[in-house]
Amino acid sequence: MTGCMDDEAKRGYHHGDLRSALLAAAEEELAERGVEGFSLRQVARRAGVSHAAPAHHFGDAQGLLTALAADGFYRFLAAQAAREARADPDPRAQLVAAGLGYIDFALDRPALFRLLFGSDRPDFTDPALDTASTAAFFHLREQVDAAGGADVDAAAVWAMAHGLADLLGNGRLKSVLGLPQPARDEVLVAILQRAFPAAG
Amino acid sequence: MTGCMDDEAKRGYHHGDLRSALLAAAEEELAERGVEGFSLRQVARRAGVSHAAPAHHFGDAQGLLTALAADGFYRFLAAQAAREARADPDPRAQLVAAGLGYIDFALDRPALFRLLFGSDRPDFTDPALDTASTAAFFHLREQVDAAGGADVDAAAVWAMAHGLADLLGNGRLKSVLGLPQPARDEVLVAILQRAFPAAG
DNA sequence: GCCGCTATCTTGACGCTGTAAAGATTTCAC
DNA sequence: GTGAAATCTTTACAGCGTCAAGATAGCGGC
Repeated sequence: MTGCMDDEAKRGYHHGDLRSALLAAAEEELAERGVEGFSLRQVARRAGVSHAAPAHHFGDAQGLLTALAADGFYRFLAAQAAREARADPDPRAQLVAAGLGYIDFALDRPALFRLLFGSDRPDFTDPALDTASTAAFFHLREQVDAAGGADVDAAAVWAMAHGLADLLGNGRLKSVLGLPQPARDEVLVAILQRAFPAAG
Repeated sequence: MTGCMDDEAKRGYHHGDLRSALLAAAEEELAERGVEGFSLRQVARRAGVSHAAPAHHFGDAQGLLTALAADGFYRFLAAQAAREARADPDPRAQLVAAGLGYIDFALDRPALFRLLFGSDRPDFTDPALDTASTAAFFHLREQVDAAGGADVDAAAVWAMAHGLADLLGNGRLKSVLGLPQPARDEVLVAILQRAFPAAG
């Protein structure tokens, strides 16, 4: 019981792993209050730490949201990968599966989705965030290439998936949102396929 | 020069037409600072009035943003109408033209677009705002009906237009955004048409 | 023509926010 | 063991939204 920190006992000073604790608290706050209601002091409070503690690890609120966004893009990719894993290995099917994962992510974590695609608060010139978001874009680009598509196809596929995700995440498109699960996916698949029609 | 108020001289009390002056100031503030940087006191300052003056006309910040959003939906419809007016009267061409107007709006007023489709700050249960946003949805629905489309088609067309608008408005889809004007429209038209493929 | 009423706007105050500066405490290098 | 650095707290300040109270203007009744 010297300087060693067991388990989760947060001693007065030197939390131990405050950086990731703050990130976790920030994610919960984001989910509960949304991007527009996000408060740095509230995050600190939730992590059981003084209001100025985050500054040392993230600089300011933008820094924290930037780190959160970078992390979010990898989760975003994970959501797509989850759908791809249980889909047909055919390139076109993989592309559609990625679109479904795109939509899953927007429905599961609407606030995080909005942070990634509809907010100015993160610093998108930050190297770590840029790397993460570029990775997401490259993934799409590779899938389109594998399916023999061009620039236009990439734009169309991205726009269609993004439009569905954003509208559904904001509670619109009720004619689709009201459908029970198996039927909803069928409709979404049919719509996603329109973005990249079979050649001819 | 009794109680009559000429022109734009804002006397001490009783501005004359403060409500619309505040709306105009709010729109400028929104365009400059974005939804996330929007400040009620800043709007009051810009309108040359005390920080609590907006309260009497709009209640609170949400009230002002709600009124701004309602107005925004009519401008949104106007942007679509402008494109429709100089397009072929054929229902499908009108549908595509509306999509182009959708995108025009997002590019011309990105902050207002975000207020309408990517913010929780307006009160979307407000009757005036609900009427305005419903009008926008009905317009789309009517166009799809005129072109002989069903629920799925409406969802697909809306999602495609929205996805393009949102991504372009956020500076993504650079392969499209970088195109000179005539070529860009051609690409957008080609993509929009994919959402509602010709029967057969 | 004057009086009171009401709508409109201002002033002042409160608790919240983010951020900066300075102080306290712990760990680490040597 | 001691100085230096890293980590966290405390304190302070300006800006924010909102509420309550006060000031000023226009308007109807007489």
